[in-house]
Amino acid sequence: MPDLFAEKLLDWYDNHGRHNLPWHHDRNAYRVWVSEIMLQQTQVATVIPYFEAFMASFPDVQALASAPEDAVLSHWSGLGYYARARNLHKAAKQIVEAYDGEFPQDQEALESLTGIGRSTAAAILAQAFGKRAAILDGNVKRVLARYHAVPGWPGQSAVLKQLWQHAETHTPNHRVRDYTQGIMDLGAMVCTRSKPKCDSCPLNSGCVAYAESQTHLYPGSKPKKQKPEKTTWMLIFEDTEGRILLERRPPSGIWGGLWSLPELDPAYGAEELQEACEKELGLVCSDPELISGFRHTFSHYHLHIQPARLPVSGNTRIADSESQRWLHRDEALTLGLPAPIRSLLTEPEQSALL
DNA sequence: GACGCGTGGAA
DNA sequence: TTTCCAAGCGT
Repeated sequence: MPDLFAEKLLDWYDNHGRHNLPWHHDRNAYRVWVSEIMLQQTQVATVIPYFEAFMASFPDVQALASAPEDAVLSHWSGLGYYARARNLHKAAKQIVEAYDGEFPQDQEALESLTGIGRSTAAAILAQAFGKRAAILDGNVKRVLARYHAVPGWPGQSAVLKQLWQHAETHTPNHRVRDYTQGIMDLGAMVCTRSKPKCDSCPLNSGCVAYAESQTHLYPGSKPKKQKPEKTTWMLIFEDTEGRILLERRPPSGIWGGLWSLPELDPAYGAEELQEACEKELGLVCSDPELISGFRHTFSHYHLHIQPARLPVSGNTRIADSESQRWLHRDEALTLGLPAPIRSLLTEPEQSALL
């Protein structure tokens, strides 16, 4: 007996799905891979311009593997989750060295590459090679949780396991590429988080949540937690030539590997800033000019950023190095910068949210 | 298994 | 304004 789920979905995809996304053109494993990494936890509309620019600079896996990491991070600036860029670059080197530049075509080998997990490996297999492989991204989770009325939050492993089971069961043996794209499109366009368009859904006749008018209950919501508040000084040191001091952040943690402004312990008061800069950083500054602080919200905490501009008259310790550089503003903006730092440098007056 | 990791859009 | 969460993965 044919799986009507897949057949109905494929028919819908032919008529209503998305067939013209940038990574659908000149489709190959490299383009599919880069798009899948960029699309992790990131919406399609956000990704498109980044994908185009990335492909123009790194058209194939060899170009990416031989590029400096800074260039890769610079292309990721503003996209977030920067470990994705570092892992992508690392995996490109692995593919060139271990696989002679040819992508492996089995699930296990793909998952051994940095940054490729179960769902991304499956997406590459299906999209690039037409092989049968089940995916389970946020869209598919929502479709399946509603269709089968799977209770609970998908962050719980028991719930996730059930959803994977359903995903495997529904994945057809033919037209896997279209099916995979189709079920994601359905989740993005019809089975949306709020106000799903059930009337025009090809799967509504078999959908349990729809039959019970309970689509809003699926998937179960994440338990909410209080976000902690953190505070930091962000220092804009400016020398007599108009150059600014940038520091490379450690490879792990927030904004890992990106360039940012030097920070100082928030325990220092504004009046202690000048002295602290000389003591801790070896920079002789005149009075700090306090810029309006603002609160930046991350996934797990709020960060109160207190910017201060400090004209530097003497420099006793810091010189350009691997992790510290004096740059003019326009040069700084070519580096891989976190979005809030980029806007702080381009429009400091508009960062005044508080 | 729980947590850390960014940003922007939608409600 | 705040919260949620979007083509997840590594530790």
